[in-house]
Amino acid sequence: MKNTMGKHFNPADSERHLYSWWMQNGYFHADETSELPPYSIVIPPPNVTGSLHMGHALNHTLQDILIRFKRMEGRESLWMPGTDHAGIATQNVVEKELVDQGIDRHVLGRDKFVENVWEWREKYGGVILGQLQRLGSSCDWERERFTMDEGLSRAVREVFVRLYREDYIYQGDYIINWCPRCHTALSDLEVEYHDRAGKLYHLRYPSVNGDDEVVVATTRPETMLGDTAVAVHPEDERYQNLVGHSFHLPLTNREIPLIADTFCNMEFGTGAVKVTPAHDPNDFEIGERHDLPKVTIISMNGTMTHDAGERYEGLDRYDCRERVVQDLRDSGNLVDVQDYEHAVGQCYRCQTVIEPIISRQWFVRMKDLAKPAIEAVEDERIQIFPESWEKTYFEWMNNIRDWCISRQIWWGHRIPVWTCQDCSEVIVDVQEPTACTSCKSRDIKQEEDVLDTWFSSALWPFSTMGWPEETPTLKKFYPTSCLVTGFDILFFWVARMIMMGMKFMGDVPFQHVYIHALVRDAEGHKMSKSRGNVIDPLVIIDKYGADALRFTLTASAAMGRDIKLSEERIEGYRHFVNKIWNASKLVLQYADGIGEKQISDPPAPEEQHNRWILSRMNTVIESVTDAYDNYRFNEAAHVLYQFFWHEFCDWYLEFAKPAFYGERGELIRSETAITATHALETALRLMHPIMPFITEEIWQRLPMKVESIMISPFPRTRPGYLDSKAEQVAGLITEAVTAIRNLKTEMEIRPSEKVPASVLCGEKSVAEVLDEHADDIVRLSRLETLEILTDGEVPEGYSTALVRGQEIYISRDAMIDINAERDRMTRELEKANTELNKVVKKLSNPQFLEKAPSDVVEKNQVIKQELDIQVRKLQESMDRLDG
RNA sequence: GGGCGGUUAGCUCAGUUGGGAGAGCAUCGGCUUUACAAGCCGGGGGUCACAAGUUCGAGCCUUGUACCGCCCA
Repeated sequence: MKNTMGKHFNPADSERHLYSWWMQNGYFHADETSELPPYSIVIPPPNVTGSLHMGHALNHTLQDILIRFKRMEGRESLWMPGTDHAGIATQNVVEKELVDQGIDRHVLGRDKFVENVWEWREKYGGVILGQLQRLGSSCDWERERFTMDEGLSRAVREVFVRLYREDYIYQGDYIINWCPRCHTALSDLEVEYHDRAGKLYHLRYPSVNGDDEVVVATTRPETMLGDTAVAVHPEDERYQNLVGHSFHLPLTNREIPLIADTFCNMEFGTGAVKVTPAHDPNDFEIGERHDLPKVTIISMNGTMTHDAGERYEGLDRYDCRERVVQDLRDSGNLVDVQDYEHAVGQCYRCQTVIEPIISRQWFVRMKDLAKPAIEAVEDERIQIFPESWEKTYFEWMNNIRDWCISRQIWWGHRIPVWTCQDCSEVIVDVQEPTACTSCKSRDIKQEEDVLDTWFSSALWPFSTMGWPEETPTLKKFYPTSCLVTGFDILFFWVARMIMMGMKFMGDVPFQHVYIHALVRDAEGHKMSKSRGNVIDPLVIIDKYGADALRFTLTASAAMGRDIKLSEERIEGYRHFVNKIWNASKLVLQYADGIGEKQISDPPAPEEQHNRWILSRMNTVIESVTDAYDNYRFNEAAHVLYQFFWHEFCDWYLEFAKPAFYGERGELIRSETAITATHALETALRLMHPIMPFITEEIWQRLPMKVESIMISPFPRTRPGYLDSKAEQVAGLITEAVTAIRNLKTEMEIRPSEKVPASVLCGEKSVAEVLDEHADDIVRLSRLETLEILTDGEVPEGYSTALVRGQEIYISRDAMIDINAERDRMTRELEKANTELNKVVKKLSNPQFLEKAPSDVVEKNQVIKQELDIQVRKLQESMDRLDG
């Protein structure tokens, strides 16, 4: 075994090389004909326009951990990758590019434009997938899908047609969210609400008979031009006598009624609210209930329509607001204007303030689809982690509203509906018809709108596997095992996948949903380009390596809590990666001549330290496996960090050195080299799902028969290695070493100064262990000698440390600082006394003795005994100091 | 207005059926210790937001209060 390992692990050197080697060997590919039990995950398809951000990095790290873990556990593991065509976002990007070239898409025409988008996609669509590869993601790239692929488009049409024929899809004139910039409808979910500083205007509407008036409050005075009523709460006594009266709508010639509707909030403003059915979703519903006229005064461009009145027609909605306010002021109908902060709906793609507008759109009836999806979570065919999200899910699903699925853009799945221009027959079909099914006319026209991108995403778990064909892939890998995603798309995507899965596959799309946190900056702010606080994963990977980034994200991924990420943190974990490198370098130095069989299946060791590390390793395997299995990623990371660094490196390898050097004879040298290599190799496999690169890099230097760590079996526990005796002995040795090091520091003895020490050890079993391992203790605490006495007294003027009630003391002629020593002991004595009092109090409570379980009582009794001794010895030591 | 989450060491956070308060980073002191200074050794630092309750026993369970954050209307 050649040792060509440098001082530091260099990620840049191995990452690209290893990744392409894994690819070439086809390790990422899942075989649908395999006999192995399946495990599958579909990727949340990133937007084709996207570039990798920390949210993706976290999301994909966690998925890769699961996939690599399950693959090593012997499951046929499929990670289905792909991208989403992101209708509005992509159209915007390409449109903007064209504008930069001086081209208007309307001049270009629909077909040409769509062609342009495809070209753009060919060129840049793979960018984000390449970035995922930098992270180490072991996706089955041979199966890569795109939501606009032929196969997936077929699935979309199939679903649309079936839903239409079963009357789940309908067309209707409803109020929808309109983005005047993107020129399309948006679903309720696609509107983001942000608080904005605005004004609250109080407007006066005089009654027609001239005796009364109502004052209404609004943040959008320009919409008054479209008012068709004023509403008050039916129980509002202030207005009881006015309900049914007519009022004059200022700036117009209209008269509008005062109606009573429970929607009104009596406490808000004057209790009276203007009703604009054509431009407010709530008012729309009031309008439906009271059969009010709907006057559209704002056009799809965001300008005022003819119905707004001659004086306002053609004005932009915001310019119109100013003019309306001025006109109201002039006519004495503006009562008051207050500063007012309120939530304003904006387009989630371009941030333009959305305009509620009535238009003809396509909708999906959701109630019946939601029912089986709710049941699936209720009876735990789908489990959500952390469980607390189930409540949010139910809440939303139980109050689900119909889904507006049509979008007035060009990039997307065009709605498969054709209308005959001659006989008005509506044809809905998977295949494009060539003639009217009724009158045979060839003059048929397809619907202009495309479908919401999320419509195709909702089919992703089965459309990517070949549905509607009954493919072997579907058979093998559907339902998928787990979906890993952020909570921000729980409704957009997760809920809709469940509904579609239930409807079209008759089964859940996934068994588990793991919802992970948001990655924020060090101050807890959302990372955003405008804020300028983004940490670019690719920059981080270049600087610290993918493993360091992955480990950081994993260690931070506590369930249900956001991650505050800072570069220092990543740098810190890079140290861990490097530690693994160096520890491996040491072990490999002494692993010459060890064969694969000895590494993967060593005979049970006899030497103490070897027995100890394998016993500990056993526990670690159990914890890590359990943590991976239960999505406690951070726990897996911490257990591995703690074990590898603070047990394997800090203690075991230090114990092992004399054996490595051959100072303890050939038998022990050989057993230790084998054990160390075995332990290292096991640890590498445990860590591989989190840190694929460094673990593979080192593993390649071991004489293993399997070519890659990623296809080697995940470690399994061996109960035979559990050795509580060895763990106890190790505990005693390490405590002794720590106590002596501590003592030396306290006594201001230079670490390198080797002094003789003695231990006064009344307890025979302890004495034996210390005696047997005196060499280790002497070496690791850098003593000259360690003398073990079974009786006698600590000489005057000596300072002691306690280990399991036994006193260790170091002879030194002159103490440097008796006062400092006394202070330290006083502090320790205080601490011990506080603890002792607590335990004594507990043990003297009859209720405690009676009701607490016996093991807890026993434990406290042991604690008390230990503390008793500690207090007594400390007191004696102090007496000696003074004496 | 409704719902959810948070409050534990200077900072970031763990803490899974309630049983002697933890980690990482930071800080302070020491170190030519042939794997690692991206290191090693040691130390200091906490009325677990506040109040009441349940219990022999509460960081953990119940109720309330305060502050912070998110989602929905």
